[in-house]
Amino acid sequence: MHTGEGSMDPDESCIVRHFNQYYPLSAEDKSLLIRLEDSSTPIRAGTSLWEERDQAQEFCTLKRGWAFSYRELENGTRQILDIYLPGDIVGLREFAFSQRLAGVQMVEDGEICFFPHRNLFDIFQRSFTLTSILFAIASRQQVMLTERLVNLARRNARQKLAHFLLEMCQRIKQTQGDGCEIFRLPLSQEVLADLLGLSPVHVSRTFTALSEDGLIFRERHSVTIPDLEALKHEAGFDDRYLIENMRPLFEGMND
Amino acid sequence: MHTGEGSMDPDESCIVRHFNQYYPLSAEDKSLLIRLEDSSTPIRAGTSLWEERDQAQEFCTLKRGWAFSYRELENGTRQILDIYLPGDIVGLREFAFSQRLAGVQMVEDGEICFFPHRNLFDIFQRSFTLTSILFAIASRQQVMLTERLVNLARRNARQKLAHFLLEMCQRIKQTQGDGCEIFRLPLSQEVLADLLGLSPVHVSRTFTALSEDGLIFRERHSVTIPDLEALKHEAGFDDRYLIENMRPLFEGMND
DNA sequence: CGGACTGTTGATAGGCTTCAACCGACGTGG
DNA sequence: CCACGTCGGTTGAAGCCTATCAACAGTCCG
Repeated sequence: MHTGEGSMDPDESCIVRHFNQYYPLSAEDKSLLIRLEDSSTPIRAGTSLWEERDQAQEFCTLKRGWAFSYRELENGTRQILDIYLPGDIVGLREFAFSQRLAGVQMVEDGEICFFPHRNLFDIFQRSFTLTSILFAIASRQQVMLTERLVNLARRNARQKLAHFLLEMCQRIKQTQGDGCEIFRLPLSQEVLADLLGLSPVHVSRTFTALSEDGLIFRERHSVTIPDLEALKHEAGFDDRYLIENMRPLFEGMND
Repeated sequence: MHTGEGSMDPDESCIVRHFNQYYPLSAEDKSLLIRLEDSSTPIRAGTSLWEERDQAQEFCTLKRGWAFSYRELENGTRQILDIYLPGDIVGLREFAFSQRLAGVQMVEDGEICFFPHRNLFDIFQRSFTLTSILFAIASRQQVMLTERLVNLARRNARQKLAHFLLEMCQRIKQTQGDGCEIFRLPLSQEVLADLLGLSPVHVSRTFTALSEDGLIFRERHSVTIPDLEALKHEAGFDDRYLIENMRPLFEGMND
């Protein structure tokens, strides 16, 4: 089933890298965290980590590959809630529930690590720093959700698509370091439609419209944004909610 | 500025009541929590607690009166993100940011208590139980946000309105104990429009349509739902995300 | 009683959906 | 290596839901 390599290099771990973005970790915190990423298992594109209404006793950490969470509605449509990238914790939102409220599915082949809920309680009890970071992560997730909510409720198709591409661009830049004028986007237009609350047909039309205006170019599974500022203007994109604009975690502590 | 009555009856405190819904609190936890609700100040309908882009160094607890948070968009529209009821913590979402990402405004006259961010760190360090509850609250807030996101993205006006009314009904039932066939709803149709991503005109039409079908009745500032199940069916309302369906907080701990 | 604000109703318009046909890329098997 | 089936994407036509504009009615409060 897998390869429990307990003595993995802390700097290799993408969850450690992820947390390190918020605050520099001590060696002890790193090893506490790495326990969450023990015993990873490979998983194929298109398969589900779990489905709505399944029992929920575990979280999951994404080591490799993209995934998304979704809800299916009574009217037959599907709403995609999040896109998960390597390093993300999947299922944090359901911490307080015993049932899955959303399904999660792999976009492409990848590798994941399950760990039980109680590991989070361990963290609360053992590491003040990790607890604070987890809270910051939850805080940021909420902020990103509200940004998407605004995007879905208030913008037209052009802006929705532009906004989403900019968000992905930023997230990829964060995890991979370099720029994002061109990046890989392994999502079908059907997935984009379910994510943006549009029909696949209209996603296609919107893509070509944006291309004709020179705001984006795409081929195969990659997108290039020739002029970031122009696209941000088009989308009404506001980067206040991004990680660069978060406050230093313990700023308010000693005053 | 106001009346710091430090020796307030713990059972009077609406924030204690709020937390108690998640897990029974020890006396020590109660007093830790009540410090968050010290020195409340009255505040009038229509005034802002803060606005977008203000510096964020404090949270706020709502003791009396309704409030809502909102974002204003470049295109002149406004999206309302949350409705806050007495007992709610306002601004939790911005824990990790130094700027306000949304404004907050009172719907009616009320009473609020500010407290600095560092009080949360105190809680992380001093009370494992309160930390876990805070995490459960954050978890639940996220789940409610995703529910609203789905509502905004995937449902028509009838369902949006019906769904919102059901959500408020449940929340009021939680905080006030008794049923919710009839409840007070001090929100104008303009506010509802900004909340549901509709125009005020269409909110009006949708209200009358639902009334004509006997699904809701309204007068002045109150709504009555004659047949809860019928309305739930109409809205595609699924109560898995409600507090009753959360898991016992420490269930996963000792196995 | 007057004025402001909130809600109602009608007419028109636009953005997006749906349906349907078609195209192209890709992978499989003969 | 080519034929073929499938899946993802494109394009056109028609229709629906909701927005917008505008006029009017009702309510509240000074």
